[in-house]
Amino acid sequence: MKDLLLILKALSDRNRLRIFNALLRYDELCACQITELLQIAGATASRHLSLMVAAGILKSKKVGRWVHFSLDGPDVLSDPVVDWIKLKLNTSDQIEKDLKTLDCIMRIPCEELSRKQREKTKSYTTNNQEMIHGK
Amino acid sequence: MKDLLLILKALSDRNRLRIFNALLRYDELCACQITELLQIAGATASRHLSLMVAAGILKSKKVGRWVHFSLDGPDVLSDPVVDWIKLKLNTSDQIEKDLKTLDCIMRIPCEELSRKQREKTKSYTTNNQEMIHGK
DNA sequence: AATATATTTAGTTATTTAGCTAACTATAAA
DNA sequence: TTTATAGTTAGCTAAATAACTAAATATATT
Repeated sequence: MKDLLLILKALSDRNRLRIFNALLRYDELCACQITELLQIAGATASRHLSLMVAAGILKSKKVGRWVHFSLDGPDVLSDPVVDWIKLKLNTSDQIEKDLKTLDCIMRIPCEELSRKQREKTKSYTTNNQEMIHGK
Repeated sequence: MKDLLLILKALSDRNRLRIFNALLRYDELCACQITELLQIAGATASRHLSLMVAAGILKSKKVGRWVHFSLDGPDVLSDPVVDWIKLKLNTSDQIEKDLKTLDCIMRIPCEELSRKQREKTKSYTTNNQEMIHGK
């Protein structure tokens, strides 16, 4: 029951279902792409992803300085269960919108996505540091 | 996505999985039997049950002064999904123990279960009222 | 070697939710 | 028709969790 609870809890969150759906479309995505799709802090995306990995729904691999995530094998979610989720996700506006957004995101290199995300979260102190360093 | 989230959240709780499992074994149970199995306050059991009904996982019908709950049709949880849940529940000690407990509970009439539950939650004021009424 | 940077972890806060008791509703029995 | 009772709803508290920023870690570039 404990494992099942882990799996169900890993799926019963809006943002984590959006991650799941994204990985049904593109079978490998890096953390920065997920972060861009969800428009949340990178740290928050990372926490969602690690929850899903812990439940066995996703697997991750390090590729240089990036981490790539993908759906894990059928031991945890059998194919019929995945099909059922797909079916239930079908009618959602958000899911449909996400797929379009994803198509755009995939055309942008990760370096650029990450830079964009870094800029966004720049704080006063960070800007200040840059001034101190004369940039 | 909203419906799917309702369904997944309705399932991702330990006590609600225990309810689900109980209704796989005995396809109709009344609220007092569920309350007895989970050993929680009747009001809490009622809240769990109504969440599951709202998600479409269970249906309920009023039978005199009792309410009977059962699994709802396959529109919400398809048969393969139910099978998958069964499979994942299989290895749990709690689930195994529950099935034995249930067998005992089913031999006790609802009137007796309810009386037992009423006795348990008697408060000081209630006892006091009884004294006032001279019982 | 030193610096930059993608992701994770730590620490905090706000929201959600599971549990309780008490009050309420609807049915049954006296 | 009054009283008892099964279940639900309301109102509360404590625990779990999603979000954030800042600090830490690990890899790549200069």
